[in-house]
Amino acid sequence: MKLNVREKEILLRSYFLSELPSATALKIVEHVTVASHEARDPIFKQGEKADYFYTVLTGFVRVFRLSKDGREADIGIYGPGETFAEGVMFNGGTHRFCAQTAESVTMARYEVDKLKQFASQDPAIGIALMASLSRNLDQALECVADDRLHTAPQRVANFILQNCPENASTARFRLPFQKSLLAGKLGLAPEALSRAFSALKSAGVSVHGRIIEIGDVNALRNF
Amino acid sequence: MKLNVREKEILLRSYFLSELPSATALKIVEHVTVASHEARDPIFKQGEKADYFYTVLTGFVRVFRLSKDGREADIGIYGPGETFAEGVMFNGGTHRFCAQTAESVTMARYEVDKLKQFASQDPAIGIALMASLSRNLDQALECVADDRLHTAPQRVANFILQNCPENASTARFRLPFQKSLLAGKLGLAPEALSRAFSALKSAGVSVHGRIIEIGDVNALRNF
DNA sequence: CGTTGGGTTGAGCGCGATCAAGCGTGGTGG
DNA sequence: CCACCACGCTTGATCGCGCTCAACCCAACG
Repeated sequence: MKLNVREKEILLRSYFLSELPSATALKIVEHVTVASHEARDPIFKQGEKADYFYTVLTGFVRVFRLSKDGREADIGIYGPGETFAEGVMFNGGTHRFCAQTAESVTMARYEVDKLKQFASQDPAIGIALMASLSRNLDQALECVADDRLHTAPQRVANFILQNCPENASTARFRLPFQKSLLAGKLGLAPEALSRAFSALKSAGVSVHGRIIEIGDVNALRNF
Repeated sequence: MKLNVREKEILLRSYFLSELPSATALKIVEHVTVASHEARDPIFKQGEKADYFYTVLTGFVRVFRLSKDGREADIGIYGPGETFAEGVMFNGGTHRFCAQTAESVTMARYEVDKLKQFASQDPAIGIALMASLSRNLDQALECVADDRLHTAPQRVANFILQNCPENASTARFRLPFQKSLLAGKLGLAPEALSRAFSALKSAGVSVHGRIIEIGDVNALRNF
């Protein structure tokens, strides 16, 4: 339930807490509990009462909407240092989406009531929460725009470029999670992601397992 | 530049300010300016420095991403009482999207720096801003899920249902803006919206100009 | 070896974008 | 008063993207 030293370090470096003076951050950490989950574990389901929100420490979490007919649509993938479901602090206390782990995951868990209380006493905490909300809002809007403007190969290209150092002409990195998860994140079926990767071969992208190599970053930008 | 009585009333009832004790809200209103725009006026462009965010008083505002090749994708339509672009308070001070009026519009304009300062002094202000951010975040996520799970007629049905009283069996309302604007909001070409409306005729929906009549709300729910 | 699970490849198809033409209404001017 | 136009919307035809289903590949593992 309590954090070990390593977990505490990751948490203090998270987007949310790193905004705060360390004394404040440490005070909040005192009230945080750790949750560990196996791969594919449900974390919460849409419609459930929401007493907590979370920051990922290790692993990746998938947040998605489950439709009446059982289909799923991902609305966000969250990795180490990222916070999700802070929205429930203000939406009536009910989760509007499902969350499950993609793999083995550890998370820090914040009590909604306690954090509301903290935020009402120290303006800095509210501001840090706003920064986190703002970050997630931006990503969501970016996602809508990307979905609506770009084809599958273009979205994949965008994703790859986000994982390249700004001013490199060539790059190589390793996907931090399964391709099927990436497909969901981009709003694609796994088959479509696969085909998008082959389409990007002509732009100098080669994929071996989770390793992605980009021959010419600039060429990829004009896709 | 200054608000008249009527505008002040609308503003105090907006989602953002109505969260606050009236003394606090009134203090903020003192520092707000009014901006009026003709139809189709640009409010800001992506990439511009962001010194303000806005609450709509009358009319509707369209926020959208402009792609390299000149295509546009709406990411939100904001009407009276709704606040947009609060995200710029925390994203580095640059607008990531374009905004333009859909029709003649009046807006209240908040100075980012001033509101940051207020928020750092009074926790309640931060909390109200969080509520607003949270609301916009929820809508954005809902939009992603809706886009990815539902077809055009289903999305239109959803929109219609959101404008029906919860427990009515029949309903009728008037679109507050042009159909082409609704199409953009739902991520559709105007033609697709038109076809979606015809498809919904079989579910008891009839459309005359901006008037929408729903014969059987429950039938529409199972579309 | 057989199995299992993630990924790829192929064939078919449905949704919605695009382009183009037609419709209806409101506004203007002769 | 009516001819004309402008604009928002509808309707039709075509086409391409990406989903679906199915088969196959391949590496890891017992």
